[in-house]
Amino acid sequence: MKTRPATKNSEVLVPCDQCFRRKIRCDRALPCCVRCTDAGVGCTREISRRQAGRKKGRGNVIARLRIKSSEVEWQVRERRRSSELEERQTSCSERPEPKNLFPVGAAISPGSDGFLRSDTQSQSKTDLSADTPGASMSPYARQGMRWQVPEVPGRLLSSIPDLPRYIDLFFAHLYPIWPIISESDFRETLRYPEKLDLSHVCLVLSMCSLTALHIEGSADSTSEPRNSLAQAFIDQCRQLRLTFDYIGNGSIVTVQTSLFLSCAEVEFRRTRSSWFLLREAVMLAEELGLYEVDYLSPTIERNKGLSIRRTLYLISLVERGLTVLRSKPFSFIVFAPPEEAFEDENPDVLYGLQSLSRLFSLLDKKFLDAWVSYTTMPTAEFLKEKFTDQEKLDILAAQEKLAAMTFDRKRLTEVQLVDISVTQQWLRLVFWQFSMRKGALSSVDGTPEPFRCEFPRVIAQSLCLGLSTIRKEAIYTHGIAIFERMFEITYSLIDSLGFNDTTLQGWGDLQVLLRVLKESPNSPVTYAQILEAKLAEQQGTDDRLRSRSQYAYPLYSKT
DNA sequence: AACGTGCGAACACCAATTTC
DNA sequence: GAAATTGGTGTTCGCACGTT
Repeated sequence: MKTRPATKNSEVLVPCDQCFRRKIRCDRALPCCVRCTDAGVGCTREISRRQAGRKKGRGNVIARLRIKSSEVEWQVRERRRSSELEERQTSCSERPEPKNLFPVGAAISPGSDGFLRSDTQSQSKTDLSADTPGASMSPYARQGMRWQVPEVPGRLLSSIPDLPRYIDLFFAHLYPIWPIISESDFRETLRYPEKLDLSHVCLVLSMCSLTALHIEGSADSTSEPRNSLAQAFIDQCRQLRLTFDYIGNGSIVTVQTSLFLSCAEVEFRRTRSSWFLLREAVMLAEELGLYEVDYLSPTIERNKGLSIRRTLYLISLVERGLTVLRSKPFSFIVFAPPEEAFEDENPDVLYGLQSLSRLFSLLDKKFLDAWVSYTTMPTAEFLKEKFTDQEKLDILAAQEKLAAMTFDRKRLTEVQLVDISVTQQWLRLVFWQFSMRKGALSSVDGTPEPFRCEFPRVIAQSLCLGLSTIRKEAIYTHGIAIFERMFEITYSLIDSLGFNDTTLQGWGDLQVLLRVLKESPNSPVTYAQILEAKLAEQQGTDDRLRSRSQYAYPLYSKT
């Protein structure tokens, strides 16, 4: 994007950044304008203004309006569809009903069982427009969209069954992975329901869905790990979003909601939804100017600034992870890893976050660019691109860095340790896969280990070693991302077992990984099935393999 | 190619509204 | 009631395209 310098020349000063942001007249005094002097803040001119004038491509506005209008249509259609579906389901009694945590969009009153039931008289669109005229009405409402009765956030929250337990579980187990909300601030906010808005309710619902998804036994005990309760939380959140101007009232809370929803959608393997929600979080953060948080930091509370920084940093981690796993394009907003802790936070949480950022720093722009072109380009084309010596050195350096990277296990929670151990080994696999596609693998003596065909055996061994001292509950408290990474490592391990294996180590590791993938409730059943089918196929062609695979390796002891 | 014109994008900041 | 926020308006800039 074209920008112009903050100061055109020494005579004609632009308004200072503070006045610019506040949209107020700036007297442009140097070195500090009157308003900044009064407010006691630094008077800067660092924000680069965008070039005024027409941008390339005509008709952007009308194009956006068309998209928006089709979105609105889609929303109306979806809502009609879901209400029809609901009707059908209620009329079909033998089918298990999805849990309705509370009926969004209807006047509500407490039910006897702790859930809420809807009043029969829900207000119509005309009632609504009469009730909420004027400036506060959203553009959708002005366009005649069917907006629903504004909910009372506090009442909605109190209607979520078992809410305090979910919040406790979130902060006890998931917070070390998503330390983006100050626990004390969050709890303080919930203490004043009258000050809450619907964005907060959405955030809480998205947190609940993640908790339900990740923590074994947090929901009713069912054999289905992708439990319906998590889905119900997502549904309610999505429905609630439709009842108000979710984006228009956006804040860091909204960005966090979209991020959590995106992560929850990943668990259901709804790739498109999860990617869309992640982009929503990125775009909204940009629109809200959150990327200027460092510049804003003197004027906003420390915790809020930290929450923003961490949220943005986590978005960039998730994005990089998805770029590699799903070959999605990336916007690559890189933030410096957060260096501060929330006041009430265990300092080890920060250490965990920094450890993760040490790992992800290897997925730099250069590598991701190459990776995306590697996955989108046909293999033959890709191989034509020479693997230059410099690239080889870069990959080797990254592999050496990864192999040598150690973490203070005492300072990490077990949940974090799983995250970091699996990610570390998975990154080694990613760089190895990249080398493979570049045709750089070899089994010739003297080939550096990371360029050897059997390298996945080394990776699997390190992974098993890393996990061997961790209780399995800590492994189970993870989402699909971890299992997908383990799956990939195991998949490559099976491949590599065919290459002059002289020890039983690889087979033992395979048994361990297979068992973890099979037994973890959050690991999709298909992972184990695919691996077993692959194994069977490979054994079918090789008797030598068949005899070895029967060897049970008791490294992963049940605790 | 030079010129004229229309129009979209970004800007500055007024003024109304909201918050404290 | 002061300060902060924000919806809204007028201005400026310069690209794109039609005309000469």
